[in-house]
Amino acid sequence: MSPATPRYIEIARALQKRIESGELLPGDQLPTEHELAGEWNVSPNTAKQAMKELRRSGRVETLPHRGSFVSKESTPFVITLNDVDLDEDLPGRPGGGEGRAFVDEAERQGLRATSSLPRVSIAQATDAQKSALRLRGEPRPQIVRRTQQRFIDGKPNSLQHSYFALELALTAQALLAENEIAEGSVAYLRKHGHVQVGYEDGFDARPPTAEEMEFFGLPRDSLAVIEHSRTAFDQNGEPFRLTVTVYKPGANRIRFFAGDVPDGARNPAS
Amino acid sequence: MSPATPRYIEIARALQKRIESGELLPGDQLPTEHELAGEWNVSPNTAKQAMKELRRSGRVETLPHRGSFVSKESTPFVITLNDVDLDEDLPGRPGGGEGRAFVDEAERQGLRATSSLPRVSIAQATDAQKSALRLRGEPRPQIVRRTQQRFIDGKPNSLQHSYFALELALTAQALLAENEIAEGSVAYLRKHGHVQVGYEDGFDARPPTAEEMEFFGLPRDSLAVIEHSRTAFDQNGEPFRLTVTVYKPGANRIRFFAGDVPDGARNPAS
DNA sequence: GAGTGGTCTAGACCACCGG
DNA sequence: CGGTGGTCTAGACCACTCG
Repeated sequence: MSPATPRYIEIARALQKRIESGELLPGDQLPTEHELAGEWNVSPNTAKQAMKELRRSGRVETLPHRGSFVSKESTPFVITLNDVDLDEDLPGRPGGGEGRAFVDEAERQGLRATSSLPRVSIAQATDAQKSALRLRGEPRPQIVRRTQQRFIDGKPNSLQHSYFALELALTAQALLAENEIAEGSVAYLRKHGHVQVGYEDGFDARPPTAEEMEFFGLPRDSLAVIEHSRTAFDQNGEPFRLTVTVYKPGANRIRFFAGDVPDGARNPAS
Repeated sequence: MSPATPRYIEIARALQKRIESGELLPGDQLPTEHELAGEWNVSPNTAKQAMKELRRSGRVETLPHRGSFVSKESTPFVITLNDVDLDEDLPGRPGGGEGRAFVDEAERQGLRATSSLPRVSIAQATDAQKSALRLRGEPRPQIVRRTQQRFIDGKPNSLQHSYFALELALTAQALLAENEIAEGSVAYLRKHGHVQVGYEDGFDARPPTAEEMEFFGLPRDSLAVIEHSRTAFDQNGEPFRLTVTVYKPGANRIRFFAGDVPDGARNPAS
């Protein structure tokens, strides 16, 4: 707070203007930190701090030991979160849960979606997981986690974790296998007594975990990730599945529709 | 990258463990940066960097010139985004659009919601606004912005901007007045020929603007904010309103319901 | 006035990258 | 190899808050 606005903010803003004005185009290399320090007559650390500020805004990406570059704006992958993932037999609600909807949506947009085989692990439920799945009894009940990495055109897109009560997985044992469930998890779980009749969605933003930074290739001081949680309810009104999907911001548009939205509006071209 | 993990990350992790273990409770003051530098035998700058890392995670808040403290976990305000904001006359869809739903939801949770009078301004539409409202013609059409600050129990909760084509506001002139629209904007706009029959929602996360940092009281290196955009469509399938609501992450839970979700699940107590 | 964090300097060493 | 960014040092001054 030496002057009203610190020097490193000034530098960041000046570079940002050069980007917005089109003088620096997506993909172009920014001045190196050394050059910046010289041009602005500041210490290297102050120049570095300016770069950090630009990285946080998402407009600039730094490849360590190579340089900083103007981010390329990517056409975001549009994820439409309703009319999918409910039981296929419900009238007017297509979609096959878990992985299917993702692949379908991508194909509709002419993109190729792939996902890794699920990794399955058993862990102690966090408070949030416990309350979402209404697990009672033990303070730290065990929970099954199925994790899949999802890619669009080969690039990391999202990380999806599905959580089930261990109890449920003991009867529906395909949940424990590190394989896709061929018929879809919604259909599979229906056979085991849980008809998925509805869900609750929640959103939050938080800093990425180490795993997420590696998967998405995020620098240490990057944007937050977006977390979408979906709790699925069965015919008895009991939650039986919690799916948490983590997205890199900017690369996706997450959409919901309600009421009568014209088909035209549903085109990703919008 | 001197060793595998930098010193400042080690320090941050050590403090985080002391918080998670309960040794440091919400509201407690953390060691000062000066103390940290001494305890860990590092330079002041490295201690500062560790604190920055903790701030980014949201578990620590720094009050400049006073100290750093363990964040108090606040019971989040739950925002339920469906079954509201559609035309009140549509069967099974209560709710009164714009401000009403916010106040109603808060009352249901026993909280007091207030909002500032709208500030109205006319600006040039950004590309995103232009495409959401399907504005054609001029490259930079003018657009009306109505902004309200919203508070829960007196504390800043969210910042809501509604955008309309200038053309629309010239016939529906209440949109230009810096007053609440008594009957609700949905009812008001219906009288002017736009029956709101559906909407499209989108989510993203991004770093806060200067205005948002000030309103929410965010430090410069804080989490991202969550942005919820809702485009409302009229009986002709044309978009006529874009509402963008900005939330501070962690302080809110944004929810959607689909299908048959039991009433029990809709209690904020979950 | 003492303590605190925000900003800044002018260097340093290292690891990684490209040619 | 030279250039780059990541980390770090050991100081400095300032503005703000508190008692």
